[in-house]
Amino acid sequence: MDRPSDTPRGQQDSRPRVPRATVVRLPQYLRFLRDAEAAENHYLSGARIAAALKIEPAQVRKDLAVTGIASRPGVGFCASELIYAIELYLGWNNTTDAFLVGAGHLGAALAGYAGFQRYGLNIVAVFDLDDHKVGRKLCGKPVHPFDQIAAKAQEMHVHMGIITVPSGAAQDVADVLVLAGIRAIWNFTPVELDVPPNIVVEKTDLAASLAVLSRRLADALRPSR
Amino acid sequence: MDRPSDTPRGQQDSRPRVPRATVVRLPQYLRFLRDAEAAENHYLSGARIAAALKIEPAQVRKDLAVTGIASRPGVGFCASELIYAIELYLGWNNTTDAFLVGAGHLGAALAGYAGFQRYGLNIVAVFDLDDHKVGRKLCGKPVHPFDQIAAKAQEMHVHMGIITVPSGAAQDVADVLVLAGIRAIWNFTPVELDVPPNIVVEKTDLAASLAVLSRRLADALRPSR
DNA sequence: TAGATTGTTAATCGATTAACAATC
DNA sequence: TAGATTGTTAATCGATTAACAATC
Repeated sequence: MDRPSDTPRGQQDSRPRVPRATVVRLPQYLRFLRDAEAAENHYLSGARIAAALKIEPAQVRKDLAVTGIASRPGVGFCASELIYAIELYLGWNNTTDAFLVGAGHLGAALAGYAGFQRYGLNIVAVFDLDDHKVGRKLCGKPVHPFDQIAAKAQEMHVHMGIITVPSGAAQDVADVLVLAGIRAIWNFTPVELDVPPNIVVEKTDLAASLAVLSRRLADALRPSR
Repeated sequence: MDRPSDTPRGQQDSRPRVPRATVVRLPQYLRFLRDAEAAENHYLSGARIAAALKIEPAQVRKDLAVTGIASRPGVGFCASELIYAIELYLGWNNTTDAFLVGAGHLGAALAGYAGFQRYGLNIVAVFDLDDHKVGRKLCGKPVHPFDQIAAKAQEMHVHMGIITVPSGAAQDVADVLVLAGIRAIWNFTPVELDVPPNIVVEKTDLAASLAVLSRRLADALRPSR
C-alpha cells in the first residue's frame, strides 16, 4: 500500500514548475518584443508590455521572470536580451528539424508556412501513405514513402513529428514515429494518442477551439433580442 | 468609491457559469459517444467514458451535467441522448454558415476539411484580396473579392468569419468583418485583434502550441543523459 | 535624490479531485 | 433487494491578481 520512496513528481525537481499558461504566453511576448526591436524601441517596461498585450502587469513580470532576465526600474527590460532569453527558453534559438506525416491540405498548409522559421521549426521532410503523392514536392518539401520514416529519422537525427493524417491512421502513425525514435509529436488529429510516457505529445484540436467559439456565439446571439 | 449597483458579472446571470475547459472537452465526449453509438453501445457509464478518455470520473460527471442529461446508476448515460444534448449545447445541431478570408494554404486546408460538417460548420464562401485567386474555387468553395464581404454577409445571413490571412492584414480584415455584421471570428493569426466587446473572438495560435511542445521536448532531451 | 517600476509574497479566484449520501 | 454508480458538496490544488517593500 505504501510505496518505498514517495517521490512526489519526477526525481530532481530543482526547476521551479512553470505554468503551461506562461509558456503559452511566451510567443506573444516574443512577437511583441521583436516588433518593438524592429521599431527601434530597445527598452520596454513590463507595464508597457502588459498594456499592449492586455495582460495584467503582475502576470507579465511573473511570466518574464522564467527567462531569468531582470528589468531595471525606470528603464525596463532590454528587448534584445529578452528576445534571446525567450528563444533560449523555448529552444527556438536552434532550429528543430521535424517530419510531417500526411500530405493533405493541412499538411500542405503547415509545410508551406514560412513563419515556422521564426519559431525555430524546420520541416525537413514529408511522408505519406499514398504513392501518388510520394516523389513529388509539397510546398518545396520532398514527399517520401511512409515506410522510410525510421531510416530517415536515424539518418537526419530528427526528434519531432507532426501528424496531419486522417484520424483513423493517427495511432498507427504515432506508433511508427515512436519506433523511429521520435521524441515529440504535434498531433493535429482529434485522437487521444497512446504513447510511452517519455514521449511528449501536444494536440492541436480544431474542434475544441470551434466548440468554444460556437458556444460563445450562441450565447451572444441568444440574448440579443 | 462604491458603485451604485454592484453587478458582479453581466446582468442576468441565471446561467451557471461553465468553465472554458469543460466546453473544450465536450467535443471529445461527442466523438467518443458517436463512435460508441456507431458500435452499438447505446448506454455508457460516466466511469467508462472517463476511462476511455483518461479524464477523472468526477470531471466527466460534472462536464456532462451541463447538458442537463441525467445518467441512471447501473445503466449509465444514453449515448444518443447525450450526443443530441451536446450538439444542442454547442449549437452544432444546426449548421453555422461561415466566411473564410484568406485563400492561402491554411485557408485551403480549412475550406477542404470535410470534418467540419460534423461540428456544424459550413464554409459557404471564401474571400481574398488577391485578384488572381478570385473567381476560382478553393476546395470547391467560390472565392470572392474581398470588398464583397459586407454585401454577401447581409445576403447570406452569415455570422461567423474565419481569418487565415497574413498577420499584417488581420486587423483590417477583422474591421471589415465587424462592419459587415459578423458576430464571431475565428482568428488563425497570432494578432491580438481589437474588436467591439459584443464580438466573440477565438484565437487558434499555432505558435502557442508549438511553444509548449518545444519546451517539453527540451525538458525531455536534457536529462536523458 | 525622488518617483516610477520592479520582484515577490500574500490574497483571491477558479478549476479539479475526493468523498459520500442519494438513487436506480 | 444489494451494489454499482450517480449528483453534488467539500477539500485540494494551481493560477491569477493585489499589495508592497526593495530598487534603480
